[in-house]
Amino acid sequence: MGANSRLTIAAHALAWMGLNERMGGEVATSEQIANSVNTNPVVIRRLLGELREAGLVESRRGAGAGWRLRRAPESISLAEVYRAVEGGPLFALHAAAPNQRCPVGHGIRAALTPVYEDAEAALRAQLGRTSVADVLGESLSAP
Amino acid sequence: MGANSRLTIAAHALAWMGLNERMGGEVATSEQIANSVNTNPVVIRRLLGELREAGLVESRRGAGAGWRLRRAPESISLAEVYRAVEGGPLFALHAAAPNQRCPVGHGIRAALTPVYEDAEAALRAQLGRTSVADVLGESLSAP
DNA sequence: CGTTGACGTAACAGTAGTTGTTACAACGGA
DNA sequence: TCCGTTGTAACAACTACTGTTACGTCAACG
Repeated sequence: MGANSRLTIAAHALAWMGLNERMGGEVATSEQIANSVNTNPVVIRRLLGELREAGLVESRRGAGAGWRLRRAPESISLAEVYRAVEGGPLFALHAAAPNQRCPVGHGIRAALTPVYEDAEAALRAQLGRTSVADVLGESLSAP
Repeated sequence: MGANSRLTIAAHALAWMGLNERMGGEVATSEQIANSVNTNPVVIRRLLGELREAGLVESRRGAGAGWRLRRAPESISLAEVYRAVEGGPLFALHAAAPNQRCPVGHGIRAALTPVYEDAEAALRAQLGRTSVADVLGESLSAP
């Protein structure tokens, strides 16, 4: 699959913001986060913008501006982060509609849709068992 | 995510082969399957080739050639099909290694790896609850 | 023993999404 | 007013998926 690192970068950014907060930092700039992630600040701003739409973070503009968590790291699950940064479905149905005159082609989409929904639900449920605070804690305790 | 239709096409092809078998057909050709899926026969051959490597189907060459299931449709789960057609991991870690001098950057990959493994395991477990026979049966019973 | 039908596979184009980058307008505190 | 940061557009490079054409290879069958 076209695996991407969007969830990884988003989780990294949120964990960094959680640590920054714990160290007394008021706001985090995209440049600071990008320095930890090792990427370009614009990449961080784009991703954090999606997290802001989901209500997970907020931003301030102007001088001394930056980003802040809107909720406690313990209350932000990776399932919410996943939903914020991965819009579409995990599995696509046929690009072109299958042959409706074939019994299989006629019913296959209706057969697969609930299967895919259940599979995605299982994925999200498992992601929901880990919070940003968990990710931060595990990161800090790594050898 | 870069959602693709590989699992959909593979499940469709296997279900079609199951129905063909049930109707007394010996082998299925990539052209017949492509006609039901509404795509090009080469797309089918490429995908079935991966399913053959996984031991799910077999092919015969020469005149009167084609494809056959190697196992009963009831015994082929979508988890196996998924494993056969989706090689890599669902979530990628950082493209470039994060900043090791940052506490978060240093430990984040070790923190996320087991989270991603558990999430994928949950996805596969749920896919494992549906077989090719289930897909065929649900397709045939669609209105 | 050649014909024939289908597989196996390479090669290519078009499309789309991700990632990184530069550039610049907009904003707001000092 | 100045300056640092966000917000966003635009672009290139890369990768993956999908569809397509082309052609070599194989094995059954007349």
